[in-house]
Amino acid sequence: MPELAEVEFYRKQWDASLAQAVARVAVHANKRIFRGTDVRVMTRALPGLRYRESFARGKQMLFRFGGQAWIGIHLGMTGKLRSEQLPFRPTKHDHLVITLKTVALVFRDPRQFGRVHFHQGTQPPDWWTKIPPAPTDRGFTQKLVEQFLARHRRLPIKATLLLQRGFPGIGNWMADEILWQSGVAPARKTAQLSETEVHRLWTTIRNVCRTAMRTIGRDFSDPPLDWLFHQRWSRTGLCPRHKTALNCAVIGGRTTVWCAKCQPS
DNA sequence: GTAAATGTTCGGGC
DNA sequence: AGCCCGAACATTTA
Repeated sequence: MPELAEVEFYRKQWDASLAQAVARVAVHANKRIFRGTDVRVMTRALPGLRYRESFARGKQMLFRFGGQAWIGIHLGMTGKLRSEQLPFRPTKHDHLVITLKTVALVFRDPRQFGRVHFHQGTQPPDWWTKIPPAPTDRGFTQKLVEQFLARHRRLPIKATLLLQRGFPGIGNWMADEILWQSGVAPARKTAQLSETEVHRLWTTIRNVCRTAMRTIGRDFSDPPLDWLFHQRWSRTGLCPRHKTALNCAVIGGRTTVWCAKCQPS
């Protein structure tokens, strides 16, 4: 389920054991989540290093071990992080298990759309440094949004919001929530939005992300009850404002839910 | 049995 | 080169 706030929640699941040293690393080495990673180098480098700190930017996470070993994790569609008491026996989808002194750090991902990176160096890896500002960052300015929208003029706004180069951390449910709260129909082309609508979009993006971080991101508690979030999962969901049936269609390749009254075409 | 799932990445067309 | 679309990836659940 991981978008911005869920990623933040999962990142913290490993932090209970900060400063403990790695005892051993167990992996399902041939799984897809390790594509592009030298698993052998990783499993040999980590033992003995202490788990030092973690970061999240958009949907990406970065974990530092010792002075110069880094694990990057993307949760894909079904990835989750958790800590388990020892002794811990991994099951089928627990593809990465880092055993520390008193706990095991576990990355589980049934569908394996997620990914594990391993990087060595005193500085974080390049792909991490180059992640653009997320909606919760100071650098996420209206001007930046305008420039990004201008590069995707013919794309439905729903599809544009899903592009991680412009909106790191926004995923399918957040995009629907943002569009509903902004009163913008998802199928409208980016270029068709008025200045007012772009401004409202920018404000709403920041509000939705901030609120999601304070609820889901903090302890996985529910976001406000009047959000579309609570209605969009079921086929019988209703618009929180009008109590009328929601529309549902594939837009930008993804299931999209909206209210025709709140979001006129 | 079939469809759909909170995500990226690739190849092809324009 | 940059933009846009659709298929592909792997597994579980409704």
